[in-house]
Amino acid sequence: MEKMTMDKMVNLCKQYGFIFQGSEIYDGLANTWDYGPLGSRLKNNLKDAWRKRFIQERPNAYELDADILMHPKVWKASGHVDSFADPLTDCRECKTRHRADNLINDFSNSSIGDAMTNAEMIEYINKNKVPCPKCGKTNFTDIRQFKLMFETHRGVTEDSKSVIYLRPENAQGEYVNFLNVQRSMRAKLPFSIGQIGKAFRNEITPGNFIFRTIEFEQMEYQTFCKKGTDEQLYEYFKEYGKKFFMDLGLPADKLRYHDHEKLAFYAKAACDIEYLFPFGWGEINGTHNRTDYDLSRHQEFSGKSMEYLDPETNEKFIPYIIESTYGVGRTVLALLFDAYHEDELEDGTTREVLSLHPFLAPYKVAVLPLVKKYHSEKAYEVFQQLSRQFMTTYDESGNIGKRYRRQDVIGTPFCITIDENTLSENTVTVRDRDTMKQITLKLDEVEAYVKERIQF
RNA sequence: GCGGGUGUAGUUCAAUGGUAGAACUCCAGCCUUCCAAGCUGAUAACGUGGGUCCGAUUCCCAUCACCCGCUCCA
Repeated sequence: MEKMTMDKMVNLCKQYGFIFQGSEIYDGLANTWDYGPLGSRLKNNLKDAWRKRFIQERPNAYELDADILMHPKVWKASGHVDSFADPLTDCRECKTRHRADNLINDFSNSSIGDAMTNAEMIEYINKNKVPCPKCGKTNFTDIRQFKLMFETHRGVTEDSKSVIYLRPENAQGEYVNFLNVQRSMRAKLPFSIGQIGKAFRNEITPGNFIFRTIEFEQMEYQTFCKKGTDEQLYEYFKEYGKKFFMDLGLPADKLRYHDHEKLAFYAKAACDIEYLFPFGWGEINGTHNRTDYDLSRHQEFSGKSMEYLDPETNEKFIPYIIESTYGVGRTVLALLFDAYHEDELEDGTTREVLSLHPFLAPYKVAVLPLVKKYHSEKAYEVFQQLSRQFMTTYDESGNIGKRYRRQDVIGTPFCITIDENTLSENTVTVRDRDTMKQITLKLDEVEAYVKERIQF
């Protein structure tokens, strides 16, 4: 069996309508990808699975759908306006790129670079002959500021007062609505706000297919708690997240935790869950202990109290937040890589199979007339009946074996074949994607059978 | 953004300074009563823009996209 590579995956996704290159007829737009008919289904099924585990099945959990556009002060308060603009400089000798502040901090073994302006930094570098970590020479270009936040303008004028940002993370939507949700849901700590939505980052780097894109979707979970319970919740969500991935079908030996040593400005602790992609381990979830940093900052910047009144102790305090974020596209990619395999059959031929969890599969059922000219009329009736309950597809072209293979490679868990017995006795053959085993069912039993097996 | 590589049907490949062949896929038809069979037919490509040349898919330049590194991040 050949190894599944990124190239082959991009190909498969295009061929079968999962994912297309963005704006392809205009030669594409870098790092944008569009989800096709099957990819959209897969992605939406993943989001539904997440909703079920995180919103529906957990107590004190509420979904939110905040706007992408927020008041510019939100990003001042969050720290993104200041920290999401990297001062970059290139080494003229070896052509590598570096963050100027990191060069200075590493060189001086301190954090003096953090407070310097760009001019001060380049002066310091030249004066102290800070060497390039790669080649050891000191010959750097001027510092250029890379803004990681997408900017746009509201209104029709493009003056600087009208600048607003496309959110670089979803979290702030939950934070600024913390009290709205708490009051309207009469929520008591600890409680969680979950949100699925898009965020945007002006990354410089080309990503691995949909692993790293400038527009991306996250499934986010913010749990508000009392200080002192935060560390326990942090550990709890690391485990809950890993279990979620395993429930989706990802195997334990391809998942690992990765603790962060270098922490983001808002975090007290951070741990990723990584999946073993063909290009190496890659983050698919991040859990952070954000402490009371965000809410405190919003209290400071907005002038509004972000305090919670504990009804039992009458204490007032700003809650701690445990954040656990799941990358939608990244998880889709992990699921695709994990589900894909080639089977060698007894007759020496191979088949390509996408063994997705049935809940995630784009189509749950394919309805196939055994012979087109005898069974297609009845088959189409069955298709219409089943499609009221499930995403169902219908295929009558080619022989039955070929049609099974077509469904295998797009991950359809059940093929229902209509034959003579369907016409005379109302029975159908149900064929399983993974085992290739067939069973005979009464037509009116099919719905319950499928429903039972696609549960998450 | 920097360095290196790549760019021909939907996919995988081929050939050529005189405008391109195939296999697979897909579609239509025949055949086919449970795992990619066969037959017939059809559609379909030189990434884009310049330059050199009588003539460029081929040579040169630029650009765009993708891949591998650097950097950064979820």
